[in-house]
Amino acid sequence: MDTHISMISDVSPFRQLVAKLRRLAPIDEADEAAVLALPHRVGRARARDYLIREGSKPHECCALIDGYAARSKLGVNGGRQIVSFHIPGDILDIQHLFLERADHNVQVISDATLVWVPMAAMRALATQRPTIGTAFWRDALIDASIFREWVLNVGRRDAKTRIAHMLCEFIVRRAAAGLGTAEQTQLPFSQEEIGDATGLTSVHVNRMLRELAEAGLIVRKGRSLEIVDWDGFRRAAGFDAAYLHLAA
Amino acid sequence: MDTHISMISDVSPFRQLVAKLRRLAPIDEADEAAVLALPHRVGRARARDYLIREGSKPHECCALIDGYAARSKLGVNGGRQIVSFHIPGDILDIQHLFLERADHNVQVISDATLVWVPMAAMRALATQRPTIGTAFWRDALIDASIFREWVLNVGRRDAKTRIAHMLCEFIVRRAAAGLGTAEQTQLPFSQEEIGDATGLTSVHVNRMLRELAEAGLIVRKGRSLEIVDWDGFRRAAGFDAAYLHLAA
DNA sequence: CGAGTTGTTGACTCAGGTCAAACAAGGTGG
DNA sequence: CCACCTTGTTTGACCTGAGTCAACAACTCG
Repeated sequence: MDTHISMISDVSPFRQLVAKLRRLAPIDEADEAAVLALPHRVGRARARDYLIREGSKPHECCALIDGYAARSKLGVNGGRQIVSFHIPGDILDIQHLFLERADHNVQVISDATLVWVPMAAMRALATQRPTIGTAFWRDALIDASIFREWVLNVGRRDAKTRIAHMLCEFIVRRAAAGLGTAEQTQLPFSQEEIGDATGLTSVHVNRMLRELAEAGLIVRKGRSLEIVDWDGFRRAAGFDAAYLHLAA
Repeated sequence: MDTHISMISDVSPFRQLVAKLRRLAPIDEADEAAVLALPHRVGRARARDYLIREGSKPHECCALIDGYAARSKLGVNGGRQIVSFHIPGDILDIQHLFLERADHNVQVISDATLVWVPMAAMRALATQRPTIGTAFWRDALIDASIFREWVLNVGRRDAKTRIAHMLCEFIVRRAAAGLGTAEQTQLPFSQEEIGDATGLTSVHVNRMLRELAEAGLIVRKGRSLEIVDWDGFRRAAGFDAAYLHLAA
C-alpha cells in the first residue's frame, strides 16, 4: 500500500467527508474549516489490501475518498463474513476513537484512495466541535442500524431476496451520497463478495443472479451488474430504506 | 404496562446503570451524582410487552433495572429476527439521543423493571459530563460490535455452534456485569426466542439443544437451561470474547 | 379447571451447499 | 506476440442441514 504526503491541490481530500457530515448534522463554516485543517496524509490502496486488521490497535482514522471498502470477520472454518460495504465519504473506523482494539478487518474491494488522520486529532475535533460530534454520533448509530438490518437479512430472507436487498442498500446509499442513480450504477462486487456478504456460496449467488436476470430485473455485463428495473428490483428485495435514516 | 413515579428508597433505580457506566469509563463522583439526579420514572413491564415500536418517535430513554429484553425486527413473511438481548444496567435506546425514529422494536422477554428518563435530560448529561459521554460512546460502539458478530453468527456458523455462541455471549455479558457465573446462570430463553435470535426454527433449536445435552454440555430443567461444562461449551461455540471489549 | 403457552418427536421435503470441470478475461514477462 | 497465471464466472450432478407439518405432552396461570 503506497502512501504519500498530500500536496496542495484545488480539491481537498476532505471534500467527500465534509459532504457526508453535512448530510448528518447542520455543520457551519467554522466546522468545515476545522475539518479541512485536520493533519492528514493521503494514501492509495489496491483491491484486496487490508486497511485495518482484527486485533490491531489503530492510531490513525481513515476515510474513503475514492473506491469501495468492506468490513469483514473470519469464521472458524476460514469463511469470511462481510458485515458492511463502504462508499466514498465514509469514515472507516470511527469506533477506534473510543475502542482500543479492532474487532474486525477493513479491506478495500477496489483500488481506492484514502485520507488518514491521527486518532487524537479526530477525537479532539469531535469534542471541540459539538455539531461534528453529533454528526459522528449519527454516523455510528446509522452504521449500527445497518448491522441490525444485516442480521435480519442473513437470518430471515431467502437467497434471492437477500442478495437483492443487499444490492438495493448499496445503490440507495450511493444515490444518497450523490454518486449516481440505480440505473447508472455499475455494481463493483464479485459474486464471491456478494456471497461473503449474504452468507451464501458464490455458486449459489451465481444461480440467483441468473434468475434475477431472467426475470428482467438486472443485466450482467461481464463482471459487473446493472439494475434495469429499479422498481421491480426494489419490490423483489422487499426493500424499505427507513433503517438508513437518510432524512436528517 | 404499569408505570408509577418512583418513591424515595434506599436503592437508586440508577444503581445498575451507574455500575455499567463505571465499567465503560472512569466516571467520578460528580458524574455519578449527575446520573442520580436525572429526572425519571420507574416502570414495570410483563413478558412480551413492547417498550419501543419500530417507526415510533421515542421521547424518553429507558434502561433495564431488572429482567431481560430483546431488540427485534420483522421480516416480510412475519418472521421475527431478534438482533440482541439485554441485561440489567443496559440502556435500551441510546440511539434515540441522535436518531428520531425507531428502526426496530424493543420488547422485554421476562417480567422487568425499567427507568425512563426524558431524552433531552439524557442528551444534556452526555454533553455536560464528557466522561459519561465517552461511556455512552463506548456502549454504543460495543453494541455495534455485537451486531457485527451476530451477522457472522447467523451467516457463517452451523446451527449447533450458532446457538451455543449466542448463549455464551449472554453468559459472559452477565458475568461481566456481576450477575453470576456460567454454571450459576439459568438462561431465560424459550426455544422460540433462541430460534428467532439465531435464524433457526424452534423445532431445530430443540433438536440441537438435545444434542448439546447428550454431549454433556448443558442440562435442561423444564423450561430453563444450565451450562454444566463451561469450557466444553465455550469450545463447542468457538467463542472468543474479544468483540465484547470488556477490558476498559 | 381450562386455555394458552412451551417443549418434544417423527416423517418428509427442499433450499442451498459441495464437488468438479470448463471457460473467459486481463495482466505480465519473455 | 504468445504462453501462462490469476481471478472470476458458469453449469451440472449430487447431497445434506434445516425447514415444514402434525400430533401430542407438559406446564402455568388466571
